[in-house]
Amino acid sequence: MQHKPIQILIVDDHPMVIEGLKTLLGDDDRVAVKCHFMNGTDTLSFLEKDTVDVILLDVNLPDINGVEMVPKILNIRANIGIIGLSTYSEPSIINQMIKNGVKGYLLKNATADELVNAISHVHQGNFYFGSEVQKILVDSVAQEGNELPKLTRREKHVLTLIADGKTTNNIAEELFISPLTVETHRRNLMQKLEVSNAASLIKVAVEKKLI
Amino acid sequence: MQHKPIQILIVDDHPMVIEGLKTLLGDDDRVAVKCHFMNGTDTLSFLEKDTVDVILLDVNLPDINGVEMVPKILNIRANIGIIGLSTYSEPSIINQMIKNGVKGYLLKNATADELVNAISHVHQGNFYFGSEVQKILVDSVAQEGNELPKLTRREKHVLTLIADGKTTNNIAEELFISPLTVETHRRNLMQKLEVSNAASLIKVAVEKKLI
DNA sequence: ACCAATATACCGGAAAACCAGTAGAAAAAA
DNA sequence: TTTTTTCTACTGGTTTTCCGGTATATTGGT
Repeated sequence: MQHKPIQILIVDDHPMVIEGLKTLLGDDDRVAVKCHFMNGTDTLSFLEKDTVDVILLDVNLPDINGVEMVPKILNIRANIGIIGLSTYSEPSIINQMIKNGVKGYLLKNATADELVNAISHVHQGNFYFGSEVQKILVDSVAQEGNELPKLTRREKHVLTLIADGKTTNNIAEELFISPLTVETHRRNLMQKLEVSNAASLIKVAVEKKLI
Repeated sequence: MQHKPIQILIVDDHPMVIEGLKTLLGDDDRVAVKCHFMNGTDTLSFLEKDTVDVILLDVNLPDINGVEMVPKILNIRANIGIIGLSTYSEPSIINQMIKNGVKGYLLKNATADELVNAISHVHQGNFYFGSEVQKILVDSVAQEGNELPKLTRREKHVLTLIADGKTTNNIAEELFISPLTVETHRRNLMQKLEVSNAASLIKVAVEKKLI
């Protein structure tokens, strides 16, 4: 007996990707693209009334961030499987998506096979990640413990002012605090980020996306 | 009388984009997708033997950079119109693509209409840029004169060492030159990038992608 | 062979950053 | 309310950077 096809919802703001997905999935009768939306808001209001089995969710939507979309979707329909889609593989985004509850993640260079595989796995409640994505996951496990240190609000503020080329005295004036305090902040920053001067402080801050 | 359809070649490593483009262009009989390739090498060897009217060229190819592809293509077939395609709008890439000779540039959120418009404009020897891309062009004209200063090889090297947190003395030892020379380089760097300390030197260097 | 750009090197002085501690308020978390 | 974190501030000293110049090999291109 033939199963009922898996109902798919596509969320992506690129017409050519939507059409591509429809074409790639159209050949396979195990899946059926129910509809598509080009932004987050429409998607959520659709899900209030109707539902699907699996959502293919682009992370770069014009209105709502894909990362934020995931909990919103699961809040409405907890048993929908969500597969993240993006062009580039940014570790931080993929990690966040997974934390928020996606069941799969593919890059847009995925083939039709991978796509259908991912969908059926996710629909059965399993996980599925593309090979490049898996590599990233392994890397992030390997780097466990190398978490970025938490900076306080004040420290972040001081950090940005340092990046702007302000001197300790400038910053002190701007924040109405003692230069000595500013220096303490700077030293704490350097200690937390494990560097020994302002130049590399800025470099690692940029690398760790703290600026 | 009906014109002969414009022959299109698609170069993109994303199956779903290729299919999407084919679908979007398939409805319109003014254009005909002749074939597609998923990397630069295959594209170039095809063009040695055969030709098309317009190429839709993704900038992120697995083997050859899209920016480098443009002159290679035009070297083989000077009268092919090339339309750049990318997901995000990075000014530097778009500018380089235009310098290298693309006749059009679209983001991947382009609609079928825009796509066909671009193709027919370019085929007639005109330019066509998507609205977001035009915005970038305007911005880059507005910033004319703010071109990034050219750093010498040595300066770039010193710059990276500064970013690594090395002191003037460290760098001097590493390069077997006098600390005074290193300082001169640092000062020249700061002058060229118009900053007054090493911290913001690193920041603008990162911004301008010199690191 | 020549000119411009690059890489090299120096002096002296002022300013800022960096280091090793300590420590009291204020705010947030428990 | 107690405890912890954050923000604040200080002493005193060392190192490094930053600024104003100047100046000579070396190299690259024409």
